[in-house]
Amino acid sequence: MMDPKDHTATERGKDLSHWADHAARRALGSIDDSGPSEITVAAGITPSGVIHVGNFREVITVDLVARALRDQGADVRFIYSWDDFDVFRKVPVGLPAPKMLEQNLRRSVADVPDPYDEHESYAVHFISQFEGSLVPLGIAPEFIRQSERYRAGVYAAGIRKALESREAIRQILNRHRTHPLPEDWLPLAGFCDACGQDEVDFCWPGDWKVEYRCRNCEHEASVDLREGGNIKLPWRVDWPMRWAHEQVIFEPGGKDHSSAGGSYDTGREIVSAVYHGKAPEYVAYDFVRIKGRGGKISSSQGDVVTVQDCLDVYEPEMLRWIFASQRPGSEFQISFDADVIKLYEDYDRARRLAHEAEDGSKADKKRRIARRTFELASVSPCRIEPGSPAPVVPPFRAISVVVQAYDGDLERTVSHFETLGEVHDETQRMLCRERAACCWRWVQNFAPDEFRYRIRKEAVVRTVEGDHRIVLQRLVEALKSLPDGSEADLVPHMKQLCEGTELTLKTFCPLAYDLLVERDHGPKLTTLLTTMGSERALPLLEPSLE
RNA sequence: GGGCGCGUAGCUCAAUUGGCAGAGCAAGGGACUCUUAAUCCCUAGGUUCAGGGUUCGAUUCCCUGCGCGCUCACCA
Repeated sequence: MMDPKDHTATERGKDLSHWADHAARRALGSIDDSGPSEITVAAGITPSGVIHVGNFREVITVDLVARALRDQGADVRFIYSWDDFDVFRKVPVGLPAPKMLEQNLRRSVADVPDPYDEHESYAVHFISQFEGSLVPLGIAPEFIRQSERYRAGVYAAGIRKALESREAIRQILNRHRTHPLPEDWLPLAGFCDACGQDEVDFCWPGDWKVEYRCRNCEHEASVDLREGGNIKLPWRVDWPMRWAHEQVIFEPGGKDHSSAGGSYDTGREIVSAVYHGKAPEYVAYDFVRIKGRGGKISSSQGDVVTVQDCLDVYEPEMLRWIFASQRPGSEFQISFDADVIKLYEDYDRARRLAHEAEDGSKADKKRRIARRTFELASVSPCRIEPGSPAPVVPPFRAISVVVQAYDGDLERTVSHFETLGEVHDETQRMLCRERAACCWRWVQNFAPDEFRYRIRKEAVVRTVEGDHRIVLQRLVEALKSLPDGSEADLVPHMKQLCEGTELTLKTFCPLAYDLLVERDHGPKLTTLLTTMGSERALPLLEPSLE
C-alpha cells in the first residue's frame, strides 16, 4: 500500500484521477484488513459465437482498473472467466456447417464441435481467436474455463451451499420474477452424460449427492458433487458463488446485468445470504456501436466486428486509448469511415499534450488528464514525465497519400518519410511501419472513395492540344530537370507552369490527375509527383505528347 | 411497470469524481504568387431540453416534468 504521508505519493495521488483510478480507490476501500494481500479483479463472458468489440469493453475495463490498482500499490490478480459451460442456444448466422450446429443445440458450447474444424470445440475456436487478439494489447489475464472447473468438482462446496440455501435463493429470485419458481425448485443446471443436452430434471437426496433424469434420452444417473460432472449452478447463482470463491473485489457488467432485478442485483443478495460474502465493486458499461463498415461486413461473421478487425485499422495503443478515453457508462462508436483520420489526429494531439511540460496555467489540468489516460492506454505500463519527448509518427493523412503511391509497400513508405526527415531511428521506423500497415488496410477496405487513388499501371493516351499541351510539356521538362527532385524543388516550377497561357493550375490539374491516377483530382500534385518519382510519372505523362 | 443512460454551437461530440461552457467538421474572412482530400491565422455561432432546489459558484449534485435510447421482469 502507498503511504499517504509520502510526499511524492500524494503528489502522484493527484494525478490518479481517471475513472479507472476512482474505481480502483473504491475497490480498495471496500476491503477490510483481514482480507488477502492479493486482490482479485474479474471479467468474463460466454463464448457463444464470435467475440466482438462490445465484449472487449469488459476486459479492457478490468485491465485499466487492474493497472490503476497496481499504481496504487496493490498486488492484483486478474482473472478472466470463460463461461463455456453454458448452453448453446442459437446458431449464429454466417457460420459454416449450420446443420451440424443445429443438431448440437442445447449442449454445452464446450462440447459442440468446431464448425471450422480447427479447434477441439466450438467454444475453444472463438476463445482462442479472442485471446490471440488480446496479446498485442498487452492484456494478459489468467484465463479460467468454467467447464473445466465444474467438471473437476472445484465448486462442489459452493453447489452444496446453494442446495442447502435453496429456499432463501428461491425467495430472492422470486421477488424479481413475474412467474415464481416452483416450490420444489433446485438451484441446479447441467447436461446429460449420455446425450449432452440440458433437458435434465434434478433431485437432491442430500449431502454431496445429486441425481438426475434426462427428459431427452431418459438417461438417469447419480453424481457426487465432489467428483464433479456435468452439473453446475444456474447463472444467477453461479455468478455470486464465484465472487465468493475467488474473493472478487471488482468486476464490471454490461447493461443487461445492471438493471434493478438483474443478475448483479440478485447476485449481491445471494452472495451475502448464502456465501456470507460481498459483491464486488461494480461498474456498468454501455454498448459499443460500429460506424462506417457498411457493405464491408465479413459474411462469415454476420454483423460482428472483432477486436482483430479494430486492430487492422487502429494501432494497439490507440485502441486502448479510445476505450480509456470513454467512461464506461457512456455509449460510443468505433468508426471505420473517414472518422478514422480525425481520430488519429485527435490521438496524436492528445499524446503531444500528455507529454507537454506543465507551466502552472489552467492548461495543466488538461495535460494531467491526457497524461494519465496515456499511461493507462500504453500497451505496457508506463509513467509519462511532463516535458519528456512524445513518440514521433507521421500523420495518418500524410501516410495515406504515400502508402497508396507505393501500392502498399510499407518499407518504401517508411523510407519516404525517412528521406523527408520525419523519421529518424529504428523506433520511429517501427511506429511508422505499424501505422502505414493500418493505413493501407484502411484505404483498401474502408476508406471512402474520395480518399483513395491508384496510380495507373499503364499509360493512357489523351488528345492534348493548345495550352494544355504547352503546360503539360513544361511539367514534363520540369520533372526531367529534377530527376530525383524533392517536393520543395518542384514547387517553384509549378508556379510558372501556366504563365502565358489561358490555363491556371485549377484548370490544368484535372488533366494531370487523369493521366496519373485515372480521376480528375487527387493528392496535392507536387506531393504525388515527387512521391511516385519521375521514373513512374514521366511514362504516364509523355505518351499524350507524342 | 421497475432500473440505467442521454438531451450542450447548424452537425458530431468534450468538459474524468462543482471552478471563467470547449474542440472537430460545416459557415464567413484572411495568409502562403503550390491544385486538394491541404496547412496556418482570424470571426461568428449558446437561456447547456423545461421548471424548481442546494451552493460563493451548477453542464456537473438533488427533486419534478417532457423527449429519446437501452435494459430487466425468459435464459445466460
